Formats: sequence, C-alpha cells, structure tokens
Amino acid sequence: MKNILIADDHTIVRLGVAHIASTLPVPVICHEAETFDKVITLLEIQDFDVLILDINIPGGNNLQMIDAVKLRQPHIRILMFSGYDEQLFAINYLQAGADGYLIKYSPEEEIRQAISTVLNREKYMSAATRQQLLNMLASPREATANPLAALSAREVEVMNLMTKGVPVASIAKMLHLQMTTVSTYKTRIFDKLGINNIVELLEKVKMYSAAV
Amino acid sequence: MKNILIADDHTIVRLGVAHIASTLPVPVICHEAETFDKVITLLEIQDFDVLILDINIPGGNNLQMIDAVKLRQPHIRILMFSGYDEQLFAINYLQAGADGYLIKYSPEEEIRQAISTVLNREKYMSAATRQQLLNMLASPREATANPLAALSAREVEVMNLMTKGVPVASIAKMLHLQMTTVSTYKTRIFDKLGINNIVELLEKVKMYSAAV
DNA sequence: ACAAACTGTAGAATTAATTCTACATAACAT
DNA sequence: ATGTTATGTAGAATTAATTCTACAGTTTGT
Repeated sequence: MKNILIADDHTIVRLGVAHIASTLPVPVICHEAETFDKVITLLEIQDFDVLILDINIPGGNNLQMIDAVKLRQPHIRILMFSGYDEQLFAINYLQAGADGYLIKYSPEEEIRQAISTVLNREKYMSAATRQQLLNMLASPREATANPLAALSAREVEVMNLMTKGVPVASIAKMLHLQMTTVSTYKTRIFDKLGINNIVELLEKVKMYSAAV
Repeated sequence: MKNILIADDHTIVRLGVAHIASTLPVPVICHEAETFDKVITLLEIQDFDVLILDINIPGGNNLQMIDAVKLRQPHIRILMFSGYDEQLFAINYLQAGADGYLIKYSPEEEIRQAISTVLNREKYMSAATRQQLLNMLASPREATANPLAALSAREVEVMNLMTKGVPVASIAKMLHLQMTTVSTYKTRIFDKLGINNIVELLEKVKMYSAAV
C-alpha cells in the first residue's frame, strides 16, 4: 500500500489526481494538503511514498520547497505539478532534487504514467522537458531560443515572485536576502531579458512560457 | 440523460469535474474542451444541458464568452469556474448571463451542489458571491459592473501609462504634473480597483478591457 | 438647496528601490 | 592549469515612489 500526498489548493485538482491515482495498478491511499504549511505538518507525522506538489501552492512557491521536504523525509519522491506558464522552470526543480515535473494540462495517461514512474523510484520527465534538456546540453550557454532559460535558479525564484506582484522588500524577507541583493537580481534579470520594467517582464513571460 | 460540457485547459481539472458529475443523482455524459474555440465548435454540432467554463480558458477569458455561447445555444446553462483571485468578477459574469459562478477551491460537496443546481435550471451562487451581491445592492453607486468605469478621465490617463510600464516620474512629465500628484492618482486607482500593484492592474485591465 | 462625496492638484516627510561597487566561489573555455 | 565569465551576496549613497495631509472646485443625492 503506497501513501501519496497531494498538495494543491484547488479541491478539484486534488480530486482529479486522487482519481487517477486510484486507477494505478498498485493500491494507494491519498492524503491532501491545501497549503505548504500543511504539507510540512503532515510530513512530520506520517511517512509518504510520493508527494505531488503544486508549484504555486500557497505558502510555498519556490525552489526551497524541495529542500524543506527532503529534509523531513529524504526518501520521499517529489513530483512537481505545474500550471501552463511554468514549463521552463522544470529543469531548475529537477536540479534542485525533484523526481519529476508534470504539467497540469498533460493528458490523463501521461499523468498516470508520471505518478507511476516516480512511485517506482525512477525519474519522470515529459517529452517537452526532455527536449528542453537536450537543447540545453547541445548549446549549453547561449541562445536556447528562450531568453528565460538564461536566468539562474535564484534569478528565476526572484522573477517568479516579481510576476506575482510581490514588492522587493517582501521578496527579500521570503528568500532571506537583503533588499539590495534582490534589486541586483532584478537588474540582472532585466538586463538578461533586455527589458526595463515589470510590465515588459510579464509580456516576456507570457510570450515564452508556453513555448520551449 | 444530461449532457455536460467541461471547458478547462487542465486535464486534471476536467477529470475532477467529470468525476464529481458522475456522482450526481442524474445520469450524465461529460464532454471536454481545452480551448474556447473547441467549445464553440462543439456547441455547433451538439446540444448540451450545462457548460462548465473555466474563466481563464485559452482563447476566451472575457465576458463576451457568455454571449458567444448563448448565441449558439440559448437554453444552455453556464457555470463559470474560476481560480482563486477572481471572486470579484462573479457578479459581472452573472449579470452577463452566466447561471452560476463557482470557485475552484470550493469543497467537493459545494461543487457537486453547484452543478446540480444549474442542471436544475436554477441559479447558483456561493455564499461569498451572495454577500457581495447584497453589498452591491446596498450601495449601488460603486461596483457598477466594470470597476474600470469608476475611474475618472485623469485617472484613466495615468492608468494607461502605467500599463505601458512608464515610471511615475515620466508620467508626471508627460502630463505636466508633480510626481506626488501622479502617486496620488495611482493610489486612488488601486483603491478603486481594490488592488495593490501593477501586476494586479494588468490582470484587471485584461479582464475588463474587452467588456462593456 | 445643501451637505456629502468625488476630482484635480501638490508639499513635506518618509519609505522603497536602485545604482554602483565589491568580493568570494563556481563553472567554463582553451 | 589558468585566466574569464557567471553567480550569489551586500553596503553606502542616491534616486524614485508613497503617504498623509490639504484644499478648491464639481457632482450628486435627498
């Protein structure tokens, strides 16, 4: 019997995932969490085989979620579950220790496959992510078509918060950095993307997010 | 036998909704659409009893979706399905002709209730939306459907420049005002729209610009 | 007809954010 | 193996933006 923890703030998503999980060849018990705090609490009272984690879960939403989880349960498998505009962060999360990265609009069969794969202690990657990874290996540094790919992990974290409208001071608190550090990242992000303000950032992100 | 069309770009959400629908007392057949274009296509080849429509569906995402749907099937019931930050648009959609407005993180039982209600040709409204409607009736002045309409001419000028990413100092120059004046407008705009930063402004504008 | 709310405008004081500079470490190219 | 570029991080000084307050003129509701 496998224990799966489904962390997503939308009831309907949890339900859908639980439904798919119930159709796997192995018997599973699904547990749910609506916030990242809840995830942490549950991790401290029970062992899970797999955590399916919404990348935008309230209270979380950054790379450090991975460490926070693995710190408590080193053997847990983490399958990141992301909305549409976030494929490009796949590699960052995988590098940070996630075991799979799944996009919410993947077809049912692929979702089932992904859960099954990580349950089996293997890494899961969508075709798109695999492709992205290959591109990256082929031309490690430059023009990977997508300028967002030029951002470092930390820069992506900051960018994500920026696109949520979080002010610099709050970003600094959340990431335990100085405001000036965040500003430095902001400048570097803008430079790398060749833009000047948040409005253009949002356009860029919208433009390149679905791509790859 | 009732026909339900579920329109959402996330597979998992469609699955979850279909799962709930299958537990209703009446037998239903669920059909799916990932984009608004697909919705329109399906409406032209088959009759549906209910359309469950993600407010952010690709290709749609504005009030005119309601008309586009009712034009093709005047008797269809439309249940809007929205993400977290969108409660405030409920009344707009209901006024535009939607039969219900449901928030994605509602508990399972409420989602079932909502579908059941609109299937029954009744209007569905969450407790929160009901409250909001009462508030609006109490003070008819503000909340006239489109919050952007509450802005004065000068505020609109400033807002437009803001949505282009123009910094406060430049706006001040362009309009021959003091920076502090521009800031005052900015504050008033944010207050009137009930938001806190440019990111939310852009969302609001995207949402309402096509409307009215 | 008259008070209440809305508009257009700013100044002083304050707070938020940026710049420019810097440095240690990591990754990379030749 | 070694110089070069990228990354993660900040401090001091500076600049950008906000707040709070104010006030005269316009609408508007009753």
